Amino acid sequence: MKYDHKKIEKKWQKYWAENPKLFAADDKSDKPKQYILDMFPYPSGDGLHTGHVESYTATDIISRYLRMSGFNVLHPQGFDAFGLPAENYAIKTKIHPAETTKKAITNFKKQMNMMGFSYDWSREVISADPEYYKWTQWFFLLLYKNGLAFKSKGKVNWCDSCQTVLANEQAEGGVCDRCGKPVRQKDLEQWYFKITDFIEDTGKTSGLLSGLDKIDWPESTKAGQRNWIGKSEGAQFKMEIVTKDSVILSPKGEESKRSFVNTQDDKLHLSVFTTRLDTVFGMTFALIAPEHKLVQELKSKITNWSEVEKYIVETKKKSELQRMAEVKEKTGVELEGIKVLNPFTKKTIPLFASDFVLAHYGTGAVMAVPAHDERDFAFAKKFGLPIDEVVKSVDGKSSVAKEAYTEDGVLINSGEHNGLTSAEARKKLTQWLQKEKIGQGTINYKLRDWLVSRQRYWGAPIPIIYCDKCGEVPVPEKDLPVLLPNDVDFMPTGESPLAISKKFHDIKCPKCGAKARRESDTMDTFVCSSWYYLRYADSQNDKEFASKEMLKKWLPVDLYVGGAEHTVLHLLYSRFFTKVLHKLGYIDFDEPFSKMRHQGIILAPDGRKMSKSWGNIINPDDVVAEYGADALRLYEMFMGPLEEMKPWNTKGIVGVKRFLDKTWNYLSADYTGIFIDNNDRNQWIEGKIDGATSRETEVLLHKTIKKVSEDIESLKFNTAISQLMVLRNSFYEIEAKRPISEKSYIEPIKGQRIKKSDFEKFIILLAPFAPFIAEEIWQGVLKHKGSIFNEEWPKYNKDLVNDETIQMPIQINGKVRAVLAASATISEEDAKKLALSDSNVIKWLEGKEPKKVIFVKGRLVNIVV
RNA sequence: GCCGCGGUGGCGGAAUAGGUAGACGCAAGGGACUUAAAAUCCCUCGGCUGAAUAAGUCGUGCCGGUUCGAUUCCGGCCCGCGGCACCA
Repeated sequence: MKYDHKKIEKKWQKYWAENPKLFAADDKSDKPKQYILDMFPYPSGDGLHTGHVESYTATDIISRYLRMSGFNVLHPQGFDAFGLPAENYAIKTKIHPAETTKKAITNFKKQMNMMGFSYDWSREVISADPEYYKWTQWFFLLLYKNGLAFKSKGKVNWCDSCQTVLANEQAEGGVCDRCGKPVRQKDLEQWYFKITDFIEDTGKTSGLLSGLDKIDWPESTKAGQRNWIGKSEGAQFKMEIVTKDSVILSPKGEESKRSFVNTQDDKLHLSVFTTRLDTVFGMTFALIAPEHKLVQELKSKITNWSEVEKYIVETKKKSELQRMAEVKEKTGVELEGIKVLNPFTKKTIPLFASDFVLAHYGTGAVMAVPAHDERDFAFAKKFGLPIDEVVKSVDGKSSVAKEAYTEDGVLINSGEHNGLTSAEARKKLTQWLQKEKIGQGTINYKLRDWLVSRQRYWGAPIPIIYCDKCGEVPVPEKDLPVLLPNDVDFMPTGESPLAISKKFHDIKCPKCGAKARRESDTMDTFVCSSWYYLRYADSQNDKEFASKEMLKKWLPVDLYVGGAEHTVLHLLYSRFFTKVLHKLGYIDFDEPFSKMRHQGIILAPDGRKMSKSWGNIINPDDVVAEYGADALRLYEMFMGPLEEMKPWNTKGIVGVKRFLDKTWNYLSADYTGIFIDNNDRNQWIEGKIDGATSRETEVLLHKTIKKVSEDIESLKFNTAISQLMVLRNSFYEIEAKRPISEKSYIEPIKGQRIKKSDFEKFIILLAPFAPFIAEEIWQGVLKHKGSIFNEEWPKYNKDLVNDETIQMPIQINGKVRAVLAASATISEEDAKKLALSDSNVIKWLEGKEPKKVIFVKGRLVNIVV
């Protein structure tokens, strides 16, 4: 009978849904735990895509394998339901996001069940449910009470299309993460989380940087996070600003030049940060960001103010994108009338405002050393400024005539410091700064605090109340959750839609009872997803986000699998939350995900990315309808290594489908099967007759148990499946006992078959990969009571796994000239004797005496002549 | 530019404490079965020489090194992909 995947898969979907205990995590069990986690999906209207199927199948195989191997496995799933896409879709269609989200979730769950993913649905979390976002709000208050959530006014990324602010991480490259449109800078008061407090270790809590060293994550992801944090060590120092009016005084009070005056009394300094203090003697000018407040403070002293002001206005008009497009073309304007004093050379140098200096990094101003910095070099060339060489390469061959020499080297033209290496000079000059009290060694980071407020509707409301008398008042915990009203107009206006709802907005102060108003911004969805993995440990708890006991039992996550696009955003924020909770004593681990892997992108058959606009999307529903869920699971795992990018090949799925059919057909009485007739079949199933497994097949079976187990643990599903194919192929080739060389049909001989218990082991090995057909064979064909997933994972026999005899290659000068059968434990002496007596070897030696004979135990012999 | 990853048949990919390169699968060609097709089954399948399932020879991006032996280790290039990018 042909395998009817539609009927059979439906049958076991229903059976597994009715027996949720099969896959449920057990809070009370004392078996060792494993927490295997998928990144919870955003429930889009498009449903599951091939990428979801890939990573979810991988974790499903591991979860099923671990359960059968005696572990208490937590493998939950949920939905990242808040967010801009749902809201934008709602705006387009005028359907409430709660409605579309609910519908999408229903569809996702249907598809996940279709694929046979063994989730513990009793722990499902949906981030848009009040029972969930109550705790998101609780976390906000926890951070607030500990000084880690604060309101601040400053330049923020604003997306005109989405009508909201964005975190830096969501505005990379000056483009909105969600809609791809350019982002502009706007001055606004917004809520931030103090993620920068956790870059370095604090007390017993490892920092965002050092914590990376102890987790098993892809190197590229760790590098991405380090790069985003952007730690750089250098020095910061003050330079005095002098004006044209009168006498200049050196820092120590001596007169030097007549036409400048030390403005130290006005406390006007230019602070700069550099990682190359060793080049400071080559500073021939200084640069300041046009937005720097010092520029405004110096207004009265700047003689070309109208020109400077014009430049500032122009800079402001440029978008981040434009500024980046102009990377090569340096622009700027000198602040005439003032100069700065290089404290090392005591020389005065000009100061320029230029938009390539970033106001928000370091001090917003830099020392310019054109001889040793590419950007300063370009600027100096354009404005005709001097280029003073102060560092020479060790071999003395470097030249700054055509380009900057940016490597370390040996100091020249640096007074008493000549001859020092760059590293020595940095150390010494930093000490000098400290002694003179004008600067010190400093560390700067690119990472800035996380902007979490959004002027949008579909998110968790920020639990803060503004009272005219009491000011900013946190919502008392007993009043949580602050419910998101569902009767507001969610069309974007630039102001939060919640501000329009009077019922939501106007309330009484919980402290004094006076008239007050609610914060109308909602939280970034990434706040919701920064802690969801904790909730699964105790998802029904209405007293705490999770009990200490359950957190201790289940966390941290042992394996996390998801897309590489989350390298910075979600994965950095989650680590931050974990570190906050660790520091505040809620949990005893400070990294949430011990091991993580990314699934590679599955490309369309045409080699391009799957996308609606190309019309090349492979829809899992269609594939399942034609080939079945088992075939889809197996194919996606067989395509190649999990983390690699790989193109879909519709023909390729035929191969795994054939493998499944052959497995099924083996147990039939037609010409491809092993049974003579149905009576024969029934007797074998009932155990009245049994087959006999050859030594060869038995060895192969045990090798397969070993390889499949090891491959699952190291996520090498492609080779695990190929090994299962090799084993299944051998059932015919070996058991039929017909030499292949005869070229006769290798088809099963009726009645000749392996032992039933050995065949069952094969089906158990197959079960995590193709659960439907395995369950059908187990319960439907072999008539076992109860699920195959209650069975124990087979163990291999060590004695059978090690080969007794090997095919030993005999090389002459590294080239194989003969392959001889030998015992695996053959001695060196015997092996040499055997090799030298072989006729082929004798022929190749041409009577020459071997110079050397190399013997590798259990491997080969190499004769050198 | 910087960081990370990778380059193996017609294709997806196996094999690295250095030890028979090309497992498994797809595609292709030939054959069996069939009135026919589908399905199924068998054989061949890196290049070259060769009638050959005899034998040989070249082959894991390129050049060189270490070694009895290199896809694997080392040095120097070339190419592709992904991420970051005026961060001083």
